[in-house]
Amino acid sequence: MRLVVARCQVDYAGRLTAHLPLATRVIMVKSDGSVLIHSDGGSYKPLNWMSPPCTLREGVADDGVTEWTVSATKTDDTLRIRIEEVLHDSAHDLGVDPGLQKDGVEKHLQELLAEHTTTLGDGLSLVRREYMTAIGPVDLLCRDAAGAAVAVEIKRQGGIDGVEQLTRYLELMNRDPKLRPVRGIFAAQDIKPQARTLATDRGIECVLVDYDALRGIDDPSLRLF
Amino acid sequence: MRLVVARCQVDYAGRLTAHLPLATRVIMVKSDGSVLIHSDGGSYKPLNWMSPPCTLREGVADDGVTEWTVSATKTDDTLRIRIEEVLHDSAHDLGVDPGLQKDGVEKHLQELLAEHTTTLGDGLSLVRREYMTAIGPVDLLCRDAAGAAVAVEIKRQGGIDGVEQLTRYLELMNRDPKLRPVRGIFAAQDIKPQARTLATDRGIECVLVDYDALRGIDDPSLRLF
DNA sequence: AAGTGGATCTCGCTA
DNA sequence: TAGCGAGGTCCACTT
Repeated sequence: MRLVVARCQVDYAGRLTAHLPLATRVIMVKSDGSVLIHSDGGSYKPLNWMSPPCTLREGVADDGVTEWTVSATKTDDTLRIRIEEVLHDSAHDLGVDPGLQKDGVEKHLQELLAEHTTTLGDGLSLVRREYMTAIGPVDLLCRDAAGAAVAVEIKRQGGIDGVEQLTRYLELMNRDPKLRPVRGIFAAQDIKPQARTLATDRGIECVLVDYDALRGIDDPSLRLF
Repeated sequence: MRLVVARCQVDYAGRLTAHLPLATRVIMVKSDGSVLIHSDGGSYKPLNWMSPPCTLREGVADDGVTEWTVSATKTDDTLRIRIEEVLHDSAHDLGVDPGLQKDGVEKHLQELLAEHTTTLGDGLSLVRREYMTAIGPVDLLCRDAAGAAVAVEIKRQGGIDGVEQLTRYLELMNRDPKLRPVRGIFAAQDIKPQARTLATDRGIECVLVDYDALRGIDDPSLRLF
């Protein structure tokens, strides 16, 4: 890992072209050759970058200014960094990172709802999680108090895509004489108005899910802090 | 901008919980208080981070180890960094970045196609770009040689989503007596087989677009390198 | 290897 | 300001 702070100018050409005017920035060169150019603000996304696999070549431009050329191995993406002045330059041996351990996204929400199907509707009971259909798995297959099949699509963010997905499942499942009739429930922590409108128009019920409350029901002691 | 190289252990709790075991990493602290934790590989995405607005508090854990706590201002997201050993620590004044100048994504493709509608089909002429409907803007509204309306959806990558989107527009527009009948054209630089099948099944025409050729027609001198 | 869907998405536009 | 779509998306997982 090499860290360089420099006044520089950057041009990228690839799927798009982009230009960074002369300014002071941090250039991070990772051991796999990848390069990140960060400013002193914004989010975690660099202003410009080159993803591995790629190669870095240090050279000098026609006018004598130091110029780095980073070229992608597979594509013809190129990053050109004109370095006018180096304010800091250091290299560090970091070793291999053991990697991030994640927990608790959509899968967790699905597990919780699978164990507490009644929060989705009175009398609802679970038949299967990840019920397989020809075009993919439905998150939850349930039966209601009357014994009718209910397909549940679970999202953290309930957008139109999720409604479309559930619609495709319902269309397919309603061709199966063993399941028919199947109604749908669209469950999400947050449902966008357009998605709600589309769902309602198609006879799909929308249910808002409180993740924290569900987690509380499941095990109040699980909090990290 | 502060750059720290340290053996550290990181815990994040917020929308999910995540843990980074003890290892040597780069910690980037930006002037707005945001923090990025990078390993010596991967892509431009940090292993862990905190987005602004947030505040960094330096403290000491019960066992005497240095501990940084980064707290989000609006939410209760928290990042805890246990710093076992500091290998490098430097601060730099970068100033405000003038920002990135971009060129040439889907919008550019849309502009080019708007000016060269005949590449989508003989006799096609533009009525409007971003033709507004109740559920959103159609990329291009055209009329063919016979005067019939044609709705065009433009994508760089032609996936099922795009076909669904165009289908929704067509359904709506075909209810409008002034436009009816409206047919659809799905234009993309690359069209996935599944999307092509779905489109064809719905009577939507697929057109592959050559971005470079279009750009060449428009102005061959515009290449950056 | 290619496709699919999620993301602590981020980013930019627009109504 | 909120919603919505695109991204040089990245990323993990599946087929």
